[in-house]
Amino acid sequence: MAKRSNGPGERISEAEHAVMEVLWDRSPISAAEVCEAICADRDWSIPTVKTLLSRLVQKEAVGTEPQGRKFLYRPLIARSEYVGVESRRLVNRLFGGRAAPLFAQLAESEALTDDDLTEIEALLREMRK
Amino acid sequence: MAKRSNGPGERISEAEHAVMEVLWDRSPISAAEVCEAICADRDWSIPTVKTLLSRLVQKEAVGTEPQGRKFLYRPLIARSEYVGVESRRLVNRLFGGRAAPLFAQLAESEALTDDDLTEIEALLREMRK
DNA sequence: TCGTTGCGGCTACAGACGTAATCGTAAATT
DNA sequence: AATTTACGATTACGTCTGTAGCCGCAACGA
Repeated sequence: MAKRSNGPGERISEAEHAVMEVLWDRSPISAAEVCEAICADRDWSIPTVKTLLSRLVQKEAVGTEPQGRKFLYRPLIARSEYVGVESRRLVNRLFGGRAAPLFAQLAESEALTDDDLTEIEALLREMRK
Repeated sequence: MAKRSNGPGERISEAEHAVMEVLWDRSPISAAEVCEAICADRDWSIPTVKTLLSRLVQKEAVGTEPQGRKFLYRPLIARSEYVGVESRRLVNRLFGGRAAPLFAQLAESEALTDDDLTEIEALLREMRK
């Protein structure tokens, strides 16, 4: 199979996503700063973060800008975009593209809080207008 | 030494999931029948299906029962269970465990049909009782 | 100026995944 | 009974992922 033309759209792995979250939170930042933000949590060392960052750069999900002799990293894709793609991927894979069954599923597995219900009701009213 | 018995909970890959879907649809069935159901779609050959089936058996996601000299495969985990786990995994990873933002996201990316809205409204009313 | 250090880049490597061919054996066929 | 066939089991292998070490250069301090 012909290797998909890289570029934005290239799949972002779980570990890479964790790095993206840091960048979405504060950017541009250096590799060291990214590490400060997650190395403890995920029990990673600096080299790991650097590898993930370079893979993200390859995938054109993250861009670099030289700051003096150092590099700062900044996301090239918006979080909302990523989140949208992933959400739709799940809905397609597990629920045949229909959102309602997902909702029912979350309801059944008690993953919906009262606050969620209220918020969703509000959203629904909004959309119905 | 016994590799920690990876009980059910062991991650199911994308390709493996496609096989699970077939089994959830009709089971118990033979490897050949699974292939009949998806090989064309996914452009797989029988060996591929058999490999996926044995990996699923290893992961204790699928069980076998000898039918004569052949084997029939049947899922050991319920679809709803799998779907629930995966849904919650996504909600946790992308939305900090809150379902409302997921809903908002789907709304924003226009992944919600009118039917979805109606169904969800019905579910909400149901849950509010 | 010259060594030290910090950082990006290249290399490494095991385990998971996608995909499939081959092997061994038991059943079906002749 | 011998041959063919049909499976499950074993083996293969390239890619992707997680995790990390080493190398070389540029900047900084002495």
